[in-house]
Amino acid sequence: MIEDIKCDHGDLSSDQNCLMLVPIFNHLDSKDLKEILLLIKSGKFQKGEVLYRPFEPANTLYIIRSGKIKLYRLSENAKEQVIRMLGPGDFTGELNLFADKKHESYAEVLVDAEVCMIDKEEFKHLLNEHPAITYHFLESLSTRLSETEQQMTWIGIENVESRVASYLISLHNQNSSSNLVRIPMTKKDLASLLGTTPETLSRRLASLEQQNLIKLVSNRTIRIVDFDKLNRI
Amino acid sequence: MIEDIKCDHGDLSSDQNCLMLVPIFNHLDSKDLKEILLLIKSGKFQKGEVLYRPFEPANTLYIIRSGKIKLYRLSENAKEQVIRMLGPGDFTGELNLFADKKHESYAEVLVDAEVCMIDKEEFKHLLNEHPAITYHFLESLSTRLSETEQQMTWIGIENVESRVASYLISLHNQNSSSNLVRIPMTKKDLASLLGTTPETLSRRLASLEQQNLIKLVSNRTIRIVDFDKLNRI
DNA sequence: CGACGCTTTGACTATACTCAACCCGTGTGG
DNA sequence: CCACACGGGTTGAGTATAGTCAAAGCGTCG
Repeated sequence: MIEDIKCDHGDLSSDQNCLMLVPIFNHLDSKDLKEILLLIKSGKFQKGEVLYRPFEPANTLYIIRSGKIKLYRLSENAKEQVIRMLGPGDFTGELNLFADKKHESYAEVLVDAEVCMIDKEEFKHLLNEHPAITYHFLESLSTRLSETEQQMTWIGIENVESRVASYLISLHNQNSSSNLVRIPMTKKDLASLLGTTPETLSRRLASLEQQNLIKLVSNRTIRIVDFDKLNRI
Repeated sequence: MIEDIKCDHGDLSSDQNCLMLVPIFNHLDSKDLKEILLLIKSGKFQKGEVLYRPFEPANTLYIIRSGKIKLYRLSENAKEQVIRMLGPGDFTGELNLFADKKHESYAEVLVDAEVCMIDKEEFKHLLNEHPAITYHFLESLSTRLSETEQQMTWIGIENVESRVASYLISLHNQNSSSNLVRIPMTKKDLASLLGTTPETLSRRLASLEQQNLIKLVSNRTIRIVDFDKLNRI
């Protein structure tokens, strides 16, 4: 992996596009972006590689330019809880930027990824210089906290069928073009994200189809048949 | 409630003590603290009152000076998921300070509380003026996010007995003076925090006692008998 | 083609929830 | 001072949900 890191900043326009994708940066003007680019290293990671794992010191902010990253934790008996999936424009590593803590989760590459990296100290400096970045950063963090609390509430209270229904609806609301939704990960990972097992997820999806609320079109594609009923489960 | 709010800032020294309790403020010098005090309103809330509820607009940061506040969400079938408990020095309301969002949880007073309040816009201004505050605020938020992810991992993966064990151990680690721990809420609320029901919690505690890992001393007090075994559950 | 991992299905089991009754401690009012 | 109501807590019995284990189907990639 380490040999993949480009330190020469040769591909400025592409890196700039990377930054523009990120909500915390996309309001900056061209001059500020160029300045920030000087702080950034970019690297390519292949499927299966791990950006960080628990107990490693956290000193880098990672911004995903392309590909897909899975954030998850392991319990003592080696079961996996998926925290969330990262795609283009998402970032991670921030959890421990501010307290010299160790990582507590794994960040594993699912689809070959290009990742921009900023050193912890340089990012802190950046925040000092650009209050606007700080502001958007706070916004992102608090939104994430809210989402995680919601995810926890689902897992803690609702039965699996409700969680599946809620998840499908949230997927649909993201790209509300049609009533076809595409699951952006394996069912195994989705099961973990929803706090259940692949077997149970499979059965609950079958049950929802039985009730004519959805139609399983293909492995990753589902047609939502009765949105309102699905919403009420 | 509204008539309880003191807007006169008459009790400066007491308010200052309030601020000093809060990690995001406690590094400031006396001059800065005085400036901040001018922005603060303080109020008293009685048991049962609610600082905010879902769908209310969020425009205030609340800092707890004394008392106890329960943060929870309700599912559609009116079941309650406790997110966390707030005590002196904790703050809340920040979730939506940065995106004009509505609240998604309830903040209910469990024990009569004194609360300092800062208006959203004034707090934003404060952050601009004092990067150090921003820094500590980010630190708090990212720590909270990490804790919430951990809580979610427990609920999603472990069985109730493991969660109870983990909770007791985390309680013990906070005040590691003796092997007596005091549960800081009702068992009903603890059950919800751990993503289970009061009945199941009661049974799991009894089971742990059966195994000689703990001893139920009184309603809220537990003696940890075998720390290592408890840790390995 | 074969290997591997994901997915589904089936049978069984365990865990935890529900509902109900009862206990207990506290606070209120007669 | 006692009676009572109330909410929390515990216990029991029955049920439902979801997890486990095993086997077989399916898809993809070398």
